[in-house]
This record gives sequence, C-alpha cells and structure tokens, in this order.
Amino acid sequence: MKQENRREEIILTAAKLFKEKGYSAVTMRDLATELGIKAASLYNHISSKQDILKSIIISLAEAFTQGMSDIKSSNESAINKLKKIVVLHVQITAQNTYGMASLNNDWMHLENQLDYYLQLRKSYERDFLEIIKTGIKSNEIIDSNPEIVMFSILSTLRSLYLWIPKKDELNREQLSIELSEVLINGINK
Amino acid sequence: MKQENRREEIILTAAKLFKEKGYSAVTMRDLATELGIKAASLYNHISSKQDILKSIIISLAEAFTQGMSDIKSSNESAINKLKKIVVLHVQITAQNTYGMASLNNDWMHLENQLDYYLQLRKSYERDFLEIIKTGIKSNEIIDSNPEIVMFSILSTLRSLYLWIPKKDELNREQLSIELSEVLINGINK
DNA sequence: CATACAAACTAACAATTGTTAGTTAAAATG
DNA sequence: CATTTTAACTAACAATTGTTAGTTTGTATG
Repeated sequence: MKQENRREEIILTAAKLFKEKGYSAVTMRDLATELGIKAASLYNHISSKQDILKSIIISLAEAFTQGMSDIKSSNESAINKLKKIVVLHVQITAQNTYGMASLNNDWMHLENQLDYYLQLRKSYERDFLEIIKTGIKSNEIIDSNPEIVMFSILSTLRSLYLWIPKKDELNREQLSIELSEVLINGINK
Repeated sequence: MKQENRREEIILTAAKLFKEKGYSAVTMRDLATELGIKAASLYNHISSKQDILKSIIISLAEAFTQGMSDIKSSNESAINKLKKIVVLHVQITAQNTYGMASLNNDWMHLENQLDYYLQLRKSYERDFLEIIKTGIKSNEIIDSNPEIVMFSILSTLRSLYLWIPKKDELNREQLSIELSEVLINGINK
C-alpha cells in the first residue's frame, strides 16, 4: 500500500512555500530541502511540479463550486445566502490558508487545467452576482451597482488567507459573524 | 541627454508582464521580446531586473505614504478621512494598474529595499487603524473590531487593480463614490 | 528466509536564467 | 566634418532549473 501521507505532506509543504514566494520562485530543491530530502526523491510521490500546483488549486476550486451549489439551492433570502458565502470562505480558508494563497496568486501558472479553473471561477462569480441582483430586486439589498457589491465582498473574502493566520484567537464562527456584520450592514453609525 | 523615456517604457512594459505572470516568471528575454529588442540591450537603460522591480514598487509605496500623511493632517471627520483614503487608492491605482499588481504580489521579491517597503506598509496600516479607532471613539463608526473593519476596506482597495481595467466606463470619481457608499454604509436595506 | 516494494540516494542531462564584454550603426554635438 | 553618445547588436558565461536513470537501503509480506 503506497503511503499517500507522504504525497499530502509534500503538497502541503509546497503550498506553504508557494504562499511565501509564489509558484515560480520555489524550486524543487527548495521544496526538497524543506522536507529534508533530495529533489529527485520527490518524484517517487509526485509526477511534476505542475502536478503539485494542480492538486492544490483544483481541489479548492471544486470545494467552492460545491459550496456555492448548496447555497444556491438553499431556499434562503439573498442576505442569508450572502452570509452563507461568508461562512463558506471562512471555513475553506481556515482549513487551508496555504493553498488559498496559490488559488489566489498562482492560478495563471496552471497549464492543462487552466481552462477548467477559469470555467469554475466564472461560474462561481455568475452565481454570486445573481444572488446580489435578486436581493436588489426583492428590496433586501440597497439599490447599488451589483458588480461593485460583489467586488467589494469578494475582495475581502479572497484576502482572508492573509489575515486568518494572524488572528487565530478569533474563532471561525465569531469571525464569520463580525465579517458579515461589517460587509453587509456597513460601518456608519 | 540620456533618453529617460526608454527606461520608463521598459519599466511600464515590465509591470505589465509582472501583472500577468508575476516577477519570477518573467524573464529578461520575455521583456526584451515584448519591446522588440534583445535582452542584453535592456542593460543600456536599467541596471538589473531587481532594479526594475524596485522602481515600480517603491515609488508607489511612497505615493501612498504621502497621501496618508496629507489625510492624517486634514482636520476631517473619521468617515471623511476614510472617504479620502478610498479616493487615494482609486486615483493611484487608476494611474498605474500594472504597477499596483507588483506592489500587491511581488513585494516579497524586493531584496535591498524589502525592509524599507515593509516599514512604509506598517506605518500606513498603523495610521489607517488609528483613523478607524478614533471614529469608533467619537461615535461616528459602529462599535466593531477595528482590525476587521480595516481588513475589509483595505482588501477591497488593494484589489482595485484587478477591477478598474475591466470597468473603465465608470469614471474614477463615480467609482470612488459608489465604493465609499458600499464600504461605509453597507448594503443592507 | 526470500522476495517485493517504497522511498531515499547519486549523478547527470538539456534548457533556461540574469548578466557581461565587446562591437556596430545611427544620431546628436561641437 | 569630426567626434561623442546612444542604443541596439552578437556571443558567451556560470549558475540554476525541472527532470530522468539507475542504484541502494530498509521494511513488510509470503
């Protein structure tokens, strides 16, 4: 039975290095050194550097797609759907902050899977925008430019991978609540 | 008189490529090809690849520092200071979307200037946080976690470089107003 | 104990990297 | 017109890159 743990360990360590320096700046020798082995030994577990990147990014992108699918079909108000999106991002990001860095910053270095990734992202943003537009029509959400609303919320959620590691005194649920408060209700008194 | 234009052109083209692929993935040959010359010819105008990155990032970081300094000393309410910060980001980003990508994504590849950059950023964030805390104390801003408020606003402003190029039908002033509306007053009706 | 296999190793490769040296042609300067 | 400067070029370098081939070592399995 092949030890799948070692592969996972390699991918996790790679994600950590990718977060610090970006995919292109991390060499297979960097990665091997971090793991205490030689570069050639990595190839007993992974098939290429590109294969590592693909494993990191695609699984995360699919998790977001699945999450959005659940939210879409969840007979909730638009505002509650937005709150669920916040929870989704906090949850996935808290689970894998390193990988989220690659998802955000290294997706353009995907080769074979680039089109697939872009398709997932496009579809996610389309669903997100649809929720906001529905909320505006139903008078739940203030009459504003829906793209700016999505841009604003999504930018914050996509940056979570940078902030969550610094603030682990805050638990996930609490963070989701405070974030929803600020993003949805604003800060003006 | 040395032609300073050519240097500017090289730096601008480099910023454009850095935005697409990141600093590490762009080679001097890529850059030269984009300009229609050979890699070695670049060195008549710049002293190193690192020199290009430094020129892009440091000037932008100093522009933000200057802007924040003006806002700090501008006897305005906290909310109005925040609105001025939005305008500052929209203005600088609209002027140089390519460079802002490097500021956001490639700062860690600075070598000699890394400490200086980090110092500027830290100081900027300290001032930003201070404005929010003052606003909370003076009852202008809702009683919330000031770090989350800053994180949320700053994440959105830092992502502007991705969105502004897609939306140039929106003029800067209009964008600043709508963004302030969403970020400060929220979206809940 | 014999065998199979997982996971490390050494050595090497071809390609690519940033950069330097030296040269050339055209344009600016006196 | 003579000279200097600018900005391109060719050729080459030493280092680093991802990856492959072949080998060794320890650990389970039968």
